[in-house]
Amino acid sequence: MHQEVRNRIISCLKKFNLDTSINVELETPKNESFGDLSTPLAMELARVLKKPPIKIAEEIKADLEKDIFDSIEIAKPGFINFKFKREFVISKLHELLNKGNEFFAQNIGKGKKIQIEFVSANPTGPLHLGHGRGAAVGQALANILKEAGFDVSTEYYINDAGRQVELLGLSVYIALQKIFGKDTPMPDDCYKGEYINELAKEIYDSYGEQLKEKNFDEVGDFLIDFAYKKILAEIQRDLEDFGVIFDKWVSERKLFHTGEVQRTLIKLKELGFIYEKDGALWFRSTAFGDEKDRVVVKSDGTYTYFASDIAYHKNKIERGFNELINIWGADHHGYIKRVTAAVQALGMNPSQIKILLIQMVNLLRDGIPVQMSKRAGTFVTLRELIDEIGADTTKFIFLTRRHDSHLEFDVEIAKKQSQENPVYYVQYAHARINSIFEKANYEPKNFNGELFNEDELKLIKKVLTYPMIFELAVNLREPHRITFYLQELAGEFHSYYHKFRVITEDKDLTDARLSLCKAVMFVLKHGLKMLGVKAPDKM
RNA sequence: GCGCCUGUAGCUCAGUCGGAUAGAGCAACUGCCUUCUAAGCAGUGGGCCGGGGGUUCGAAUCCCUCCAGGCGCGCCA
Repeated sequence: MHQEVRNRIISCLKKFNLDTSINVELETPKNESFGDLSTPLAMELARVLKKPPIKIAEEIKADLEKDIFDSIEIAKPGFINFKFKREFVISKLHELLNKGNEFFAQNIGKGKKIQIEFVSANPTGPLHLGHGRGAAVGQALANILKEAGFDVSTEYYINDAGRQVELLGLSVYIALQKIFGKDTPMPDDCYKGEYINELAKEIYDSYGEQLKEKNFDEVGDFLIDFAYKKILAEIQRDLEDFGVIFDKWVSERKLFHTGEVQRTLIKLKELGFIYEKDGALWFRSTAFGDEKDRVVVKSDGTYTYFASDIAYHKNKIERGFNELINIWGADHHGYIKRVTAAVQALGMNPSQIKILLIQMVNLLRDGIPVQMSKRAGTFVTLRELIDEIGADTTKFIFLTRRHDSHLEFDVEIAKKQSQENPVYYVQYAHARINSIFEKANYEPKNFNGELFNEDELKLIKKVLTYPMIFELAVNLREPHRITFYLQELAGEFHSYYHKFRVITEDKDLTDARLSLCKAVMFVLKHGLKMLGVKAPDKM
């Protein structure tokens, strides 16, 4: 619906000789008496054209093709307000019903290749609710971008090399010693969760005495491998049960084994971005605005995490993505500059990499904040949320916030209030419509749009704004906008449902109303699918 | 100390790259189930948009400053 308006505006904008293709912003006015759609364009152009906004608005209006409009009005500071003809709205409803999902997919992406990397938690412990938030956002983003015609690839980068997995192995080793009766104190930086003891127990049960009396140098690699692979398998299962599927899992180890890390550093050196100082190798990230240069190879000859991270990004770039999206926890924000610097050093335009920070989740239990620590083993796992709250509810809650906004998550309330959770409100609307169709026991082939009353036209228009919301979510990379829209749509439907009966004695009226319900159902189903949430037929 | 994020109704949060009279959910209160699902609907109350400056036709939104909270500032990951 908004596209038709936008096209008409653009086509009569030529006479103003605007060099760049400007963004024609459209919005649904807060006050519905202002019309169905509105644009502040004339006010935005006022400065450039050095003309009063009202005058510009009038000029635009004069040239505008008015076929689909009932009225075009110019309001106070310079808004142009559009009101659609009834026939046009009805015709769009027909279009939606005929096209189904195609109606929403507007091919904004045009096949552009986007890679989204998210979660990427170290395989040193179970996923916690913070990872869950990243997973929900990443998956939803992948869904909407894919639907919008982008060629999307999702990836999980596995930090299976280096210090952290080594510490994991050591933690298991010490726990194993405890089983053998040798009580060695667990160093501070070791992992202390109960899962470490479970891993040790498991190893003991399978390999038992073979490992007795061995020191860490002898069995370390074995323990590391055993532990991280086991944990990674659990992570994969948790994500799967959460409804998050990755196209690709990339191993950091492999980047070392194939020599990609080494080659990356050589290439950067050739480009003049690597130098030696104090026995270490440094990447010149200050060349791209970082506060200081960063070490890639320490003076003891080992690589920093950053070194393999650059190699991973080089690998991404070489695979020909037009855009890279990294979804990180906000605690990694200090990393942004050096990574974008590395990507630029490797020849990518900085606008091609976007790093979305997922703000911290503050965990509460009955209103009391709980400190989470993976090392100390005090955290709420994603598994716990899936089992006790449910994947759909959890995802929906995560997606009712902007990714950049702090999220307060009270586990007890989420469990208790599950009846009052907004996700049910939206799903319920879908289930309700489905039950109407079960009662009616048929789907109308056609309908007479003349039969719709004012409430129905309003609901139809709400349904038809979905593509605009969808487009916005896609362009801004903000899936939460769909969540909010769905709540609004569900609200308008529930209200309509109580005011009018869909199935009546009048066959024509019933057909029209069923058609409207069908359209609402289409949109609810589509939106929920984008969020990765089920649209149940019954509740 | 420096950097990033946040501050909007009692609580949790939206607010369309600066737009019209600032919204929703929860909580509170009042009504509504003989009729397609009451996980619902209708209604009521609730706000110096953290404070103060500035930019302009116009600011919750942009800039400066201050206050408060969170998170980062290693040859850790």
